[in-house]
Amino acid sequence: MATHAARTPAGATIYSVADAAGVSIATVSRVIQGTGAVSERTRTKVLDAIERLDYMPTAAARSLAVRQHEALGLVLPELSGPYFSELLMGFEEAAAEHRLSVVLSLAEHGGTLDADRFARLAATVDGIAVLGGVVDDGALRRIARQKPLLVVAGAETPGVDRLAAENTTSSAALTAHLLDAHGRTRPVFVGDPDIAPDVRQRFEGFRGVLQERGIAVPDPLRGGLREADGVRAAERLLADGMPADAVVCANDEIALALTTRLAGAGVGVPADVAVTGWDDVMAARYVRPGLTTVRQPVRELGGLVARRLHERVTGATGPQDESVLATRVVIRGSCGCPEPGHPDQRAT
Amino acid sequence: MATHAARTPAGATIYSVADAAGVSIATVSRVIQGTGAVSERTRTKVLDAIERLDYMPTAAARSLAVRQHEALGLVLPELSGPYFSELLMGFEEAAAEHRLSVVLSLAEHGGTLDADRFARLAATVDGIAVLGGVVDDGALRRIARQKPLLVVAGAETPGVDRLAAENTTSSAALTAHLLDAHGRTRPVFVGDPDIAPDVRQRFEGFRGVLQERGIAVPDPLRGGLREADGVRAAERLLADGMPADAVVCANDEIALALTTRLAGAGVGVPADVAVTGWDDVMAARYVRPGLTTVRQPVRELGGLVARRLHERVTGATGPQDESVLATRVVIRGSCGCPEPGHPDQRAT
DNA sequence: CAACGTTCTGTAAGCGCTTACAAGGAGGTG
DNA sequence: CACCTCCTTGTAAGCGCTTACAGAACGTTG
Repeated sequence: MATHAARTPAGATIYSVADAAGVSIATVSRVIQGTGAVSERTRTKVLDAIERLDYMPTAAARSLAVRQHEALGLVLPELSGPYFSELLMGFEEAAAEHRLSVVLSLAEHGGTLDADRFARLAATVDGIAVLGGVVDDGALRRIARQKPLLVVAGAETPGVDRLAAENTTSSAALTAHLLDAHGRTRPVFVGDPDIAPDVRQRFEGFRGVLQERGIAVPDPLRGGLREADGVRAAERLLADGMPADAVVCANDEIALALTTRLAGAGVGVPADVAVTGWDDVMAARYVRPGLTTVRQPVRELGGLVARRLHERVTGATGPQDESVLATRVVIRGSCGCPEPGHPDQRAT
Repeated sequence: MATHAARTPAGATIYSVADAAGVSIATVSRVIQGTGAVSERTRTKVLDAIERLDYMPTAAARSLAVRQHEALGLVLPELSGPYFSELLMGFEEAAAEHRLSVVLSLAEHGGTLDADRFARLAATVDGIAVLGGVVDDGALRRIARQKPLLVVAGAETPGVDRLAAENTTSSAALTAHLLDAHGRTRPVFVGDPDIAPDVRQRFEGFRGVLQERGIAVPDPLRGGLREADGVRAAERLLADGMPADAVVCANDEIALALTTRLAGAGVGVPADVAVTGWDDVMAARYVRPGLTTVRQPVRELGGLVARRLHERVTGATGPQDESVLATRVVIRGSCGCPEPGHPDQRAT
């Protein structure tokens, strides 16, 4: 019947399968989706035809018909370090549980995702999660008006939902530990609060404690989050005659590189300066002294993001609590504490 | 004209835009795609309407019409370590250059991607890249018959194209270095050759050198690729009374964990045993002794994969050479060589 | 045996976009 | 002024799938 003559010698469609099986396309669709009742006999015929023709459905056609892409978008910056990978893994896993595929966009090196790519991404998914600071607010709001949109670890933007791991409190705890437990008096923060919302929050925690204690808050040593930035920070400190006895770094990469550079100049950690990081990367527990840092439940966060997004897409918006996940301070030797046992314990 | 009454109060479509702008949908499509000539006047009208209505295209409809998903699929195992992240970044970047989106599927912890998910992925993209060993051969071949399919760092499978970084030769070089430069005589390989094709190739390189020298090839210490596996390997060696003076590990995680465990038992590296890894993770240059390892051009590999896939999709199949990328041995202290300078050099 | 209830299956109307083709308009030329 | 060309625009036919609705087939039951 259906004169759907393939103009290209392209793959089988639901029509060719229907023809081959001697049934209607509706029936074929039913056996594929497992919806509706189909007699065992015809089901077998259809399955046979599918097998024989090597039929492979075209997702776009289904998406169009059901008006759902059955996909979630995720926008991340460069995938350096374990943080984004973990987030992505949690996200992907949760998405897969709901039979959703995930389409990923990475912002070009350090910059933001251009509006065009972002719009194109939005066109292919049912909902999007964006890492804080990777897409500008304008584009964010525009899309948020059309589809569920979640910002991860971002700044609080009116009209846009946010999900994050705790920063300020842990940072304050870390700072207080340096001052109280180790008697440090001249702490500095390494990292640019303007580079990302979570760095800002970490700086806020740091600043809060200093203000509480009546200590003047030194300007943060601004820079990126990569190893080279840590080296630079160390060199600035060295050049200034080491005006600090404690360094709170925005992440582990910086802390590690800074520590090494300092050691190279004869400045001991933790003897001369205490150092802390953030993220608990693998190297943090292999170096000596071990790096005191903060561990975030990144993977859980990723999963939570995907689930929340899915809820928003399906409209099944459950309780919206728990939007900020707790983190944990991990004490090792770099702050001055006695080194704990070997890093043999299982990772993650 | 078009009585496309929205039954749901859903978003604007190309029809509503056309109505609002007082033109036909064909014209709207033209200005959006930038195809065909459109007078400046109407183009502005259309753009206005789009803006006013907050119009956002539905990618599925376009995909259906142009019979292209404009997306590439990528299947990876767990995203641990820098290897997969780098690969993914290279892939994504190259895909983005061709305006292709990337949809990602991760195999569940250590296992293979189930056929169902794989088929669903295949339905949503124009071509797929799969990491070696993550999808079983049957499924692989079935899909390969329908869409461009590339295996990355996998075994050579008849009928399936393959792209990889060099393994065997570098592994042989590393092994020879241990024997010749450092006079080691009882090397062992840590890693399960059956776990992944590239581990197998690394083992082959190792074995080749031993056979060449007339040294009996000891059974590899089989295990996974995570830190815990390195610890276990170390404990097996310890239990056996250290039957080795050189350990070639399948990757850095293993090497690092093993080294630490050995040190904990009083076995020195490289004094008592030389150790090498693979991948050159960040920690490799921070530990003391630095880890001698092999660096792969993973990011380039990812980019090459995406480009190749795109060529295959568009039919523009250029020269198919260079399917195996060269790697580089990175000498540090763990093999017994004098430690090179500080790891201050720029990462990656 | 007729009436009725279940299953199973087919018909057809979309889903929102692209694009071949045709038609309408605006100049230009002899 | 008739005719031709080029530029813009509209018409309409799909792309491959889902699904509401209706009809067919097949017992069951009174």
